[in-house]
Amino acid sequence: MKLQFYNSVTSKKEEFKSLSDKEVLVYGCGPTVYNSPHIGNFRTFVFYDLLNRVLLQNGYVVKNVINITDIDDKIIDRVNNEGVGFKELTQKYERIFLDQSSTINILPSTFNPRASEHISEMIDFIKALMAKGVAYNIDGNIFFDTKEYSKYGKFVNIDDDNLSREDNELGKKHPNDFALWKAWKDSDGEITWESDWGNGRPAWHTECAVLGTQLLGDSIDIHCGGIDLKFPHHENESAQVEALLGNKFANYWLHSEHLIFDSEKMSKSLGNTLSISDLLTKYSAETLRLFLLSSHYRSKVSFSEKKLDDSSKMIDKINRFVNNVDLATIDINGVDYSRFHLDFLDALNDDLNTPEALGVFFDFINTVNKNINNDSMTDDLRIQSKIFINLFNSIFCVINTSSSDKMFIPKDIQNLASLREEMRSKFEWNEADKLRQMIDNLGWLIEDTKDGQKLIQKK
RNA sequence: GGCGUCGUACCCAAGUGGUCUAAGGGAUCGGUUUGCAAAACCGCUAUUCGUCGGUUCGAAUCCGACCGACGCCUCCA
Repeated sequence: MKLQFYNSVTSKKEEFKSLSDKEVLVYGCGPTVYNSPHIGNFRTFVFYDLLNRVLLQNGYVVKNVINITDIDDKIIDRVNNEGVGFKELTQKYERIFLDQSSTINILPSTFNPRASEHISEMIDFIKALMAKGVAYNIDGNIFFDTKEYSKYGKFVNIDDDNLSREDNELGKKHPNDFALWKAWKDSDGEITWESDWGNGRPAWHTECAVLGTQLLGDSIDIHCGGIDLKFPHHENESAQVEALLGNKFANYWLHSEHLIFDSEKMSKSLGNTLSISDLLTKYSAETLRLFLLSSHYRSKVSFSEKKLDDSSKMIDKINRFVNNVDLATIDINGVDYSRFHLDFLDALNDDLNTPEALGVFFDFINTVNKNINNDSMTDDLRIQSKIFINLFNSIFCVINTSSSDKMFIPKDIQNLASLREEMRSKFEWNEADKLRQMIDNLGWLIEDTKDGQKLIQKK
């Protein structure tokens, strides 16, 4: 199946055609770095990573940006009210974001630009918009004039009569007009930059518009973000770029749905968040990642620990399978892709259908387990398995391959296990079972296989 | 108020006009296996897809109404 995505602009699945043959340009809105990202934020970031990996799987070279929003009201609040330094605060949370991204197996982006390091380009961009007559200055605030841009409203049906907007204190001409530059106020403190219109700072929509065009170009292939950014953020971002440059900014707009917590969207504003670091004390990064990938990116998902437990069990099942097929000695040359491989790739190419793809992988596990179970495992099937496991893991990244620490079995556990083995050989079942219970209490499971007992650390 | 998304088994979750008496995972129960377990395998668990109508030879899938959940219109992944 050809690669296709659901495009938020047309509300349809569309076949993906890249601007250039080889390279694909992708922009994803990144975190605002005033505190730690939560699992809901990471749903979107893992979605970016999924998109990235599926593009790579399709043979594209991906050039992508995930920006760091380090100029924002909440950052300014924290800096001015808590006596922390601007850089100190933003770089601390930027670091946490990048570290956690890596923990959860997100591939690094080509660029992670900070808004604060591209101010002069933003000023030039705004100047150009003013010169074009689509932006105006009211007391040092620069606004985009939505009435001067005929295509405003690509993502929503705009009905001016039904806007329930805030009071227009700043004097915008039209309700939908939005800020490109915000004039300095007392509460901004030291956080300010000089411009032709006096001191102030760029507004969020402009930050992304400029970072995207500066680093990737005037036209990009894919722009993505969480669904809450569709309007007004992405509307405003693309309005600026398209009004200025006269071309389509992004060909495909992809939006991921929210993670719901206690029947509300999980968000920093609502305060109902769960941080990655908290969840990692109880669940592995692989479990969190599989949880996020086990429903489709465009459907709402309610968070629950039950789901994480289910994901954890899936991971166990996958890992047992990987261990059981005994791949070490297999040479993977010259085998055709099986039906499973093709179905798996088709599912991913069909708008990143990870639940479907996961189903195909489990079907495959079942097929191979059947063969193992009745001793009809062939080299051919072993090779198929190795290829498919590699393929699966290149997208899902939930098989713990660097498990040297997992393979390590403490001496005391080993001793108890060999003692149990000895008791079993002497048919001392009661003693053997007692030892198994002891080992269990210490956090290890025993599986008796044809090749002797196997120790597995409990999660 | 306006705009939009969604409602599939005990739980989660694909499928969006015929191959659907609906994939896959978890859970339960029964079986094979095992010294007993565990794991693996087999079987059972939705003739039904929020409700009620309509279109169609045919609908979970299209249309309408209603009920329910959530999101956006203000910062937000």
